Amino acid sequence: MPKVSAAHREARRSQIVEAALQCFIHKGFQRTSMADIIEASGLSAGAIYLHFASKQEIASAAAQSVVGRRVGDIRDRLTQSPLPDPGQFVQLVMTGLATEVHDSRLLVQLWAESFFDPAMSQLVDGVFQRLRAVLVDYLAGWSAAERGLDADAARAWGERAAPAMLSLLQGHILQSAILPSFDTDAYADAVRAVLP
Amino acid sequence: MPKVSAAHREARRSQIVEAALQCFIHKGFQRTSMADIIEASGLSAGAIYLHFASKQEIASAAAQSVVGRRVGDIRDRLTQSPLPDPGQFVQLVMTGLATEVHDSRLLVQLWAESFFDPAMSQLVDGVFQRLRAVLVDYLAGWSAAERGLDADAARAWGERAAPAMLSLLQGHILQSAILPSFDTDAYADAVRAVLP
DNA sequence: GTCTATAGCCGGATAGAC
DNA sequence: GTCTATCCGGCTATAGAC
Repeated sequence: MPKVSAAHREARRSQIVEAALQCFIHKGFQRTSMADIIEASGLSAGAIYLHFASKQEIASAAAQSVVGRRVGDIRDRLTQSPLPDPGQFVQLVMTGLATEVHDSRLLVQLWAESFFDPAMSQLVDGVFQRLRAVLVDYLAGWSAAERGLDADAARAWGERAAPAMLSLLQGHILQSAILPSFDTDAYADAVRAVLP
Repeated sequence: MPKVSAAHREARRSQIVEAALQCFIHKGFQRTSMADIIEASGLSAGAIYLHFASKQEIASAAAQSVVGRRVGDIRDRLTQSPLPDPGQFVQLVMTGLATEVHDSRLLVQLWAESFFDPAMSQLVDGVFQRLRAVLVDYLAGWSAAERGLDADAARAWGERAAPAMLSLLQGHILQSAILPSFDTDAYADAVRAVLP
């Protein structure tokens, strides 16, 4: 059993991952070289390969740290009543999932990577599954409270509308990443315009 | 003035672009090497560099051919009355913009590339601008016809809701690219559930 | 455990024969 | 105009000193 190792190893790993994330933000996943990560981390090549077997493993760990960071928080925030309206809901989830523009850009890159990297693909699928479940619950609860549907009808409507609601979240990610003039409040308002 | 060149040159260029697109679909933008494009095109390295100055230029031309292919069609389809409902609208635009799953995957890659490649960025911005204008027009026309709003109110609502409608299109692209079980009709139904 | 130096490879782009 | 052969640079990962 190692002495300081357990905690120190983890600290070192996250130091590397954090440095990698900075590089990925500024240069993109593929364009980032190991030399970039080495320089940003302040460590040496040998030290890094002691903790990660390959660049791809670093990228995978970095991706997990982005999506896994606060994915548990989302559900917690939604157990509070009264339920937020859909506009607030989007802002709430986005605050928990991708506060910064940088995070949004990383997520879009992650989507693209997932087509060709099985590890990334698995990660993305998992998030989509969990997110979808949360959306159905929220939509069912909201439509029951707001529109007075009975439980079955509310759930059915939630299932039906979930893909569209998912898009409203994904669109927020994409638009905030791409459009320089993106405005969170205006976006929440747009959501309210379609889901009144 | 060249004799056969004008037409033949263009044919050769599109032959290269088409080969590149196949590679990008199967391996991704970055992972595709010039050797891949050379092999897929059936030409040689020298022949290709006679038509394109760099790999990036090929990628740029390929991206343009994906988004520019039928972008003009969209507007035409929307001048027909009666206006489709939002569910049909999404299907209509998607049919014009990205019929195949492959096209969707290329678009997602394009979004990610646009963060780091100015040429791609310009292309994406342009599409978003044009698309947004089309959306405002459609939403204004639809809400006027369906909900009996006067022209000013309809336009105001269209402007307000446009970002959300844009998300419904972007979400279609993303989900069809990522989710193996994606169902276009179910998606159109989800759109109708939120925009009745 | 950590660094430096480097092996080995593969990438994009070009030169020159035909 | 087109192909073959090749250059050079940068990449990832490792070997070996400390």
